[in-house]
Amino acid sequence: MHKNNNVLDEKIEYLRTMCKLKGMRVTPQRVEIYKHVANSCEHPDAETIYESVKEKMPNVSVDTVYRTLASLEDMDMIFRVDNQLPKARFDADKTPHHHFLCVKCNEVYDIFLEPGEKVELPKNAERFGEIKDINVQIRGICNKCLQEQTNKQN
Amino acid sequence: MHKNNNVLDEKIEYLRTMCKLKGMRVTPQRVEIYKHVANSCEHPDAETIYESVKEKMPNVSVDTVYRTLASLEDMDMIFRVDNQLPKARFDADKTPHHHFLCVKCNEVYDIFLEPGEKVELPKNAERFGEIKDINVQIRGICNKCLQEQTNKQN
DNA sequence: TACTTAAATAGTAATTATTCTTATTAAGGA
DNA sequence: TCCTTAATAAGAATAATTACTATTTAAGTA
Repeated sequence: MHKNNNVLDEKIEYLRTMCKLKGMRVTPQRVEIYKHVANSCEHPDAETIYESVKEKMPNVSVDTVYRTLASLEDMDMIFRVDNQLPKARFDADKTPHHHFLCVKCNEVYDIFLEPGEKVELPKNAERFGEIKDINVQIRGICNKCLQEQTNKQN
Repeated sequence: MHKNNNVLDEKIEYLRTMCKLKGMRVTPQRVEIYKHVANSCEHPDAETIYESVKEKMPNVSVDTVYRTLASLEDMDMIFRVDNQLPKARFDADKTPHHHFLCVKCNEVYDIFLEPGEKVELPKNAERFGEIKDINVQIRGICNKCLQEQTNKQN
């Protein structure tokens, strides 16, 4: 599930560039936290990121994780995945894509568009203001959970 | 912004029917809480609903509001509006529609589809499991906030 | 390279939304 | 009207996130 190191290095270079652009310091905490989100396909929550970062940086504080995630979000480097759960989850993938949320296990799956496919805005959407982004969430029961249901019945 | 009383009465009748169907009691608290959500276009949060219900029922407890909202959600009578804010917001409108969320003032606007218009599922969506519902959130800056920005500049 | 300074951090306390606990009340069937 | 048990009020508890403050450190400058 991990992206190869070249891609990751590029992403960190991007973080450095963006930080400099915004007059923000490139701290090892920021690098480590961003690295974790950028390298994960699991749409991790703050706690998961904190636990993971703590392995390399035992003194990192929860506050730093939350603060950094907020900064990265401000810089448009990561995004919050809409979910109806108490824990916010994050995504560093800027390729336009949607999400399938399993209502049973809460797993989030990326839905990438086929080549040529594009998201259609409802015609009335523009009437309300200036659109920044569109977000499609599909809720349902994922294959893994459906399988488990079937297994229990037999 | 309030729906007329006939529509509201119908909705409450619907609540009675659904409660009976599910073997649940029709308590005045439930009626009042549902009435507030069904009668509002503002996608209120639990606290707002609590404050409003308290005017008629001063002894109602927060817990009852949360519990009732959860029951109504279980019955598919109300829905949670995806937002990236700490407070959950609710919607009793079952007509298929989307939402425009203002990132400045956090107002939620309903986007109804034009006749004949329909939501298009991404082709890959079905690959992940059984779809229950699709939810389109459009984030941006609403006209009111855009106007205020312009006013400040002059 | 060392010095300086403000931005960022660690550690911890505080806050906010929501949920749980328990004794009490009341809906609705008999 | 009575009985049963689901639902409630009140307040305590929890979970996620944010705020506070003393300390550290990134990075610009001499």
